[in-house]
Amino acid sequence: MRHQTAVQLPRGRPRSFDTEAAVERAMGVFWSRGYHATALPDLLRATKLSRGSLYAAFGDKHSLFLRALDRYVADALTRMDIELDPRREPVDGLRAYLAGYVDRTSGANGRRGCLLVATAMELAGRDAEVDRRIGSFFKAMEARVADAFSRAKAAGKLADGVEPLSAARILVCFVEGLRVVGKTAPTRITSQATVDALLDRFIR
Amino acid sequence: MRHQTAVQLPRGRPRSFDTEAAVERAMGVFWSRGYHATALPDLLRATKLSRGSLYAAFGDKHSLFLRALDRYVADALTRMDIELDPRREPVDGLRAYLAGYVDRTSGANGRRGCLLVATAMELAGRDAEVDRRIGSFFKAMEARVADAFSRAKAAGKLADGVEPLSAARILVCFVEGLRVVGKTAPTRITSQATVDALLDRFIR
DNA sequence: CGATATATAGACCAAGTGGTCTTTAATTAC
DNA sequence: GTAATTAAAGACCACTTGGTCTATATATCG
Repeated sequence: MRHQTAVQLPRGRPRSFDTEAAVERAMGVFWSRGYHATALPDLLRATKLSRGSLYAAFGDKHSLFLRALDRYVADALTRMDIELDPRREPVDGLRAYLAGYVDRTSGANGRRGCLLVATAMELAGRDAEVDRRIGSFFKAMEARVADAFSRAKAAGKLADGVEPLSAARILVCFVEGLRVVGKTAPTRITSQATVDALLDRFIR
Repeated sequence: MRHQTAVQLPRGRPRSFDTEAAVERAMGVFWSRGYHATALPDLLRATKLSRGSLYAAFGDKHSLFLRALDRYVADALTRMDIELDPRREPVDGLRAYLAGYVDRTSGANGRRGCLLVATAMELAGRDAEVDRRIGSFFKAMEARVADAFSRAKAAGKLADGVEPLSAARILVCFVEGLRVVGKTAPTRITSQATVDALLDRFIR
């Protein structure tokens, strides 16, 4: 008979909504409209919470926004860790990574934009919490891409004179630029062709 | 004795402020804060106009914003027409063009960001007037850069397999990405090195 | 049951929003 | 001078903003 270490539940009515799901829904709104353009009623509608519940759970609009941003960043990094997995062939990984950006910057996805880029342009330099998140995200992205390029170089797959870290910085700027251009000129075919042309400059 | 074709002046007190200068000052505010975060008092302070004068001259906030955006775009295109002047050596032109971006994305300039990119992220897809301006700007930029690459190719300055239009698209995305990354990581030296590394992939 | 805890709905708040309008002063032409 | 035109100052407007708080219903415990 197993010893019951059952957690002592609190006495009253239990929480009936999923906090993470609410963050995700809020993220969707901030993502589509940006921070300033998102009003509280938008968030209440999306999360299906009452004003009281939302403020009790998250404090204020800004805190909820940071949670949404954290979620967005975590999702992006998880994705990259899969695409650029060290056990995978590095050039294939880079292709997958870039293909993801083509997908996210084409058509309706492109028009929706990128919460991170929008936040960088809207709030960076005026919000220290945001600054830290944006800066560390770009660093993390650069590190992962640079690592993939390093492995590709070790495998003799890189063109002469390509330096992994430089190439990674180029790619990071390029994909973030894709997100900007994708807001108004979202044609999948040219995006994919442009991505291919860029990668062709780096690989042997 | 010359015939006097003097313009009949209107009767009352003449306009005493420079409209274009007001647009330029307003542009500065939108540039630093973004559209939504710019409140009317900000614009009044910057333009040194009264509410009445501002509304009489520009109609409303949105119209003034579009005039500011037009001004920003015109300035950018003028700059490019100088940097990428056809009478100039094309590779030098491309270097000058990229050097301009390094300058504008480093340090304080970088932190200030870019009105066009910020507007694209904040308003594109929700404001048809903005959409048209952003889209046509990117097209114009791409065309000018592609032209420079074409001339470089004709002069035998391009590496094997570099296609001018593809290269131009890559550069456009790259420089817009520089603006994004420059919002939080504005180090001139690495930016310049990254730019050099990219251009080295294209030129012979 | 009663105690506890949480949810919702919505009233309420001060401050800010973009925008209008009136008053008054200034500057020109006639 | 007078008429005309414009500028600035600021009162004023309806509406929205983020945020608080109260009342009430609901759900879980002992």
